[in-house]
Amino acid sequence: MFSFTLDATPPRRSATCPLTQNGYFVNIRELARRSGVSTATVSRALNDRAEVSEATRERIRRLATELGYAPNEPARTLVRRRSDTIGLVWDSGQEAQGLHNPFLLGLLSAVRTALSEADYHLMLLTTPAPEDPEGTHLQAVRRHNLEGVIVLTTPPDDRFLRLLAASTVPCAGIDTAFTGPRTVRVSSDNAAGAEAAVEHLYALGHRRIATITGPLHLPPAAERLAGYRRACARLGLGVPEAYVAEGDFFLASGQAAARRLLEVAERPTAIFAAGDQMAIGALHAAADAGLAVPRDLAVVGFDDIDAASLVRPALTTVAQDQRALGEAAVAALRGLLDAEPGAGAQPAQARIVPTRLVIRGSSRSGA
Amino acid sequence: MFSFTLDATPPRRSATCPLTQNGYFVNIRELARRSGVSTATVSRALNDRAEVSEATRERIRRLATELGYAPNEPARTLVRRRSDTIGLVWDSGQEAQGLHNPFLLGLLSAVRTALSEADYHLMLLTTPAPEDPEGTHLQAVRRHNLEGVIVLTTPPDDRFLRLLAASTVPCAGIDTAFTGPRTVRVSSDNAAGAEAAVEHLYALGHRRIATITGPLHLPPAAERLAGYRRACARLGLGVPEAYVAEGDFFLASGQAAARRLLEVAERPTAIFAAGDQMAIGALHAAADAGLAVPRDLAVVGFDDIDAASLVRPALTTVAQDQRALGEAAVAALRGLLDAEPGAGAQPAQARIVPTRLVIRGSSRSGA
DNA sequence: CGCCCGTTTGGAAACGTTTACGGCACACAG
DNA sequence: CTGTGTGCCGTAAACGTTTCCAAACGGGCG
Repeated sequence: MFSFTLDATPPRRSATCPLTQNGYFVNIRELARRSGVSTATVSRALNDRAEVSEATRERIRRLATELGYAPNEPARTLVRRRSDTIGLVWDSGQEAQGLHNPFLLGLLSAVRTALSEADYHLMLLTTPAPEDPEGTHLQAVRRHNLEGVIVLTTPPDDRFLRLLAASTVPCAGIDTAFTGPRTVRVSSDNAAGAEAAVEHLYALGHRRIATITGPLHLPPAAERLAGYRRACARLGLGVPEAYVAEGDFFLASGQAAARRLLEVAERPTAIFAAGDQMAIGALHAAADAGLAVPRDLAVVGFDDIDAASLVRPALTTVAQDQRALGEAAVAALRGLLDAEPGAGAQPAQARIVPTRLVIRGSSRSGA
Repeated sequence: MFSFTLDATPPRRSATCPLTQNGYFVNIRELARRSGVSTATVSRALNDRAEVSEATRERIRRLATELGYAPNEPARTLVRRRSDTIGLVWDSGQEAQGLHNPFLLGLLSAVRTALSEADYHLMLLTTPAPEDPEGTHLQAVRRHNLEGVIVLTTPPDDRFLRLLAASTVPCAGIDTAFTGPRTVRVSSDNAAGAEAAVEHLYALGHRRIATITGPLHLPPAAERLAGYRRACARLGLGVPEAYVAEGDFFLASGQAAARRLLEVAERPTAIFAAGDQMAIGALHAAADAGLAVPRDLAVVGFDDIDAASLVRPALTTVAQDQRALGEAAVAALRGLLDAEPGAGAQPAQARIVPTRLVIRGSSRSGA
């Protein structure tokens, strides 16, 4: 029973390992030596396998926390062939910065906490430079044994991403329009959000409601326009073509579009803009035209960026639930991971999370 | 010479490995088999070691790219005892959200690209829940063999972080007030930025310049106030105590502080606010008081958040260079990594990156 | 008393890489 | 012709885990 072979073979490079608890290196072998069992048993104890007696399990665990043992993940990954790690990609394209910035960080936080609650680790993938070889993302996935990738709000024409989506790597995208054998798309209910905005304006008495859209080749922009149209139709509001102005999600385009809308013969009394920056632009246009908001013109935006609550009057807007989006993406990805590839060829339907209307001064003065 | 042992031992689980290029698994052994050399040579060729002939190196590399070989990082990490990976921590505290949100994402991007240019990988560490055991970050560092950690804008009282900083793990913090044996702090030149703001107002003819500070226990807030005072002293401007109002970096506090400042007998003609949200609050206060900006009152902020360019008049502000901050943090961390621990006990002086004054409509109408 | 079974344990082989060490072939000087 | 160096390469041992397989042990049952 007493098979103490203390210091039989001193480990080779222990002294140089930078990260030790008390100066000496503690791995599973050290734990085994100290507690007089084999490494197999230690591994079983720490991994909560059933085939260990309660007594030894407890003993080993106490020793492990006492010595500050931390399992070596690379070694585990190597032998288990799974890393419990997922990759994260987000667009670094400059063009979308102004648009998505504040939104992204909320998503990032949400994804991070949701993943860590599911005991996954998170690796940030670097967006490849344009001259990088194709498949950079795929390479990263293979190098690190990543089990899946979460993609945040990336333009649909990213060739690196298309390659990734086309592979068998499980991907969950938030506000991302890719499609592939093992991908899921998660997004806000853009249409319903737009409908809610229109209904809100209708309830306030508005009957001439115009809209400023985003670039219509982007799915969110198209969906918000569709929601606007559907609500108008349902409420019996006519939508003359002059009431639909296209913007690019940025402030200047919103201001210009609003200026045009305000010159229409049947001047609209309310504007629903598909993005907050454009809505703020509409506020400026109203001021330029000498119109008081919300008395002469009501404005509703979309996204609830930081600035929405800082401008004056504060902007009524359709808020996306970043936390829910992040959690939905993680849940969707886990679903993809659990489903064995090739098994059920379920089309991995898109997940839609609801939005929330935040009512502020730009639509009604009472609030 | 012809020691072909083709298919001597078929690899055990190749078929089940999910991430293969063409259906079969390609590792360094496969490359060796196909090119008729040993794994040692393959490794040397791929790692650009000198002891390989140019011919075989080229042959092996071509084969590698042709087969889509990706090195197994966990295995490399295991044997090399270094992961080329650094960890990233940022504050998840809700209270700072409104303040740092837009800023953080820029930092994140900058850090990510700077790290990937230096061939490091990035792992997101999850902020531990309050009930988590101490040392969670340290555990993560040891588990993943992380070589260092970058910390973004975290309140000084985070106990998890204090533990990390106290360890021998190299840490670089941006806008973070920790100190430890192997830590560097990187931050903007808050004092100089404040001075530049005051000088700008002085150059426009203002002589009665007040300030709204942040919470003075936070280093950035204190430094900005110090810069304001220094510039005023240098320019011969008196600073009556009533000209200094403390806020909390949020809009409401700025609005309230500005209201107080505008009631002072010698009413200031310009206000320097240590944060953009507070500056926007000052704009609102001016509007409430019937003062036109910038004619009756000039306002300068700090940070250049998104909203600064969206409000009306647009806000003149001191922009922090997020990219430079990120790069400086990475450079500082690399310095820490290169310096052997225990060698030169250099105190790892703080790195300061310059700010940039962005002049917009809130300080002068011409622009 | 012998056998079988269930529980707990240990030995050892993997996982994919890097690298210390030694060996072979060749060139060149003595 | 021998010795010495140099350039290139192969063998094998690590790195810290997990897990397959077998073994030890004790107990119940025929």
